[in-house]
Amino acid sequence: MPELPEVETTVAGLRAVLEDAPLTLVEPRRADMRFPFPADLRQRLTGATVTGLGRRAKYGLIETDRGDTMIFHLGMSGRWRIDPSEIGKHDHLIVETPRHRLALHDPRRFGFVHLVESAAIDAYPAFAALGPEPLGDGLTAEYLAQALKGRVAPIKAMLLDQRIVAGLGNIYVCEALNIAGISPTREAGKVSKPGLRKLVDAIRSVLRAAILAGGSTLRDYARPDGELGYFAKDWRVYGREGEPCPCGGTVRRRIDSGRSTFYCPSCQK
DNA sequence: CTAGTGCCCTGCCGGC
DNA sequence: TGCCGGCAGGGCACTA
Repeated sequence: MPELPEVETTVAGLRAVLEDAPLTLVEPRRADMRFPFPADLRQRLTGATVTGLGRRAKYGLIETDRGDTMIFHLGMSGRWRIDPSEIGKHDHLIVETPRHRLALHDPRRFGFVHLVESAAIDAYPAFAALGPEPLGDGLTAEYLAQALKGRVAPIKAMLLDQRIVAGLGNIYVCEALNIAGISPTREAGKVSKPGLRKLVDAIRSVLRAAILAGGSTLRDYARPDGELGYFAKDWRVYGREGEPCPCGGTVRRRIDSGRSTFYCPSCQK
C-alpha cells in the first residue's frame, strides 16, 4: 500500500515523463474518486507546463507554470500507469503530454485529486497540521519526546498520526517498532529517550531501504513505469503472523481499531 | 483537548 | 463450480 516510500517512487517515475512537459489533456473519466474531482481541473491544467514534482507526507505534488499545484493521494490501491495499453474502468484520470499518456488507476477509489494555488499550498487543510517529514531534520528523539509527552495512547497509534510524523502507515510503523524493539502497545509518553533514539533511527532506515528498493508494496502496487509484478516482501514482521522474527521469537498479530498490528512479543517490550 | 470507533470502496482469497 | 464473509487501510467524521 502506498506509504511514503511508494509515493516517493511514484513521484520519481512521474518526474521522468512530466517534468517540463506541456499537458495537452487532463480529463477525469468519472465525477469523483474519494472526493469529487475539482470542477476546473481540466480547464486550469490543460495547456499548462509542468514545472516540478514533489511529495509531502503521502501526497504527490505536480506544479505547473500557471501557478497551480495538483495534489494527488493514492489512497490504498492507487497508482499511476504510464502509457497503458488500454484504458480500463479503474483509470479515473487521464493526463497526456505530447509524448505520453498517463492514467491514475485506483480500483478502491480511496485516492483523490485536489488543485490548489502553489503559493497557498501551506494553507491546504491536510498540510496545515502535518508533522515533520521523517527523513528530514525535523524528526529527532528530542522532537518525539516533546510531541509524545504525556500521551497515553499506544505508540503505534501515535506514529500513524500524521500530525506527529508525516507519511508513516501501518507497514512501516510495524517494521520500525520491531527494529527498535518497542511494543506497539507501549504508552507513547513512556518510551524512554534511548528508545526514541532507536525508534527514529529505525524509522529512517526502514524508509530509506524501501525507497532504495524502489518502493515496497503489498500485492497490488506497481511501479509507475508501467512495469507490473513489482513486489517487495522482505518484511521482518508485517504479514508474517506465526513466522519467526529475526530475534528467534514468533511474530504475532493483534487487531486494534479493526487494523492489524504485527509484532514480536519476544523482542518488543 | 485526547482517545477510540466506524465508514468509505473493490478485489482477492479461503472455506464450504 | 459458485457463493459468502473477511480482510486490506488512509483519512476523516463522529462520539464520549
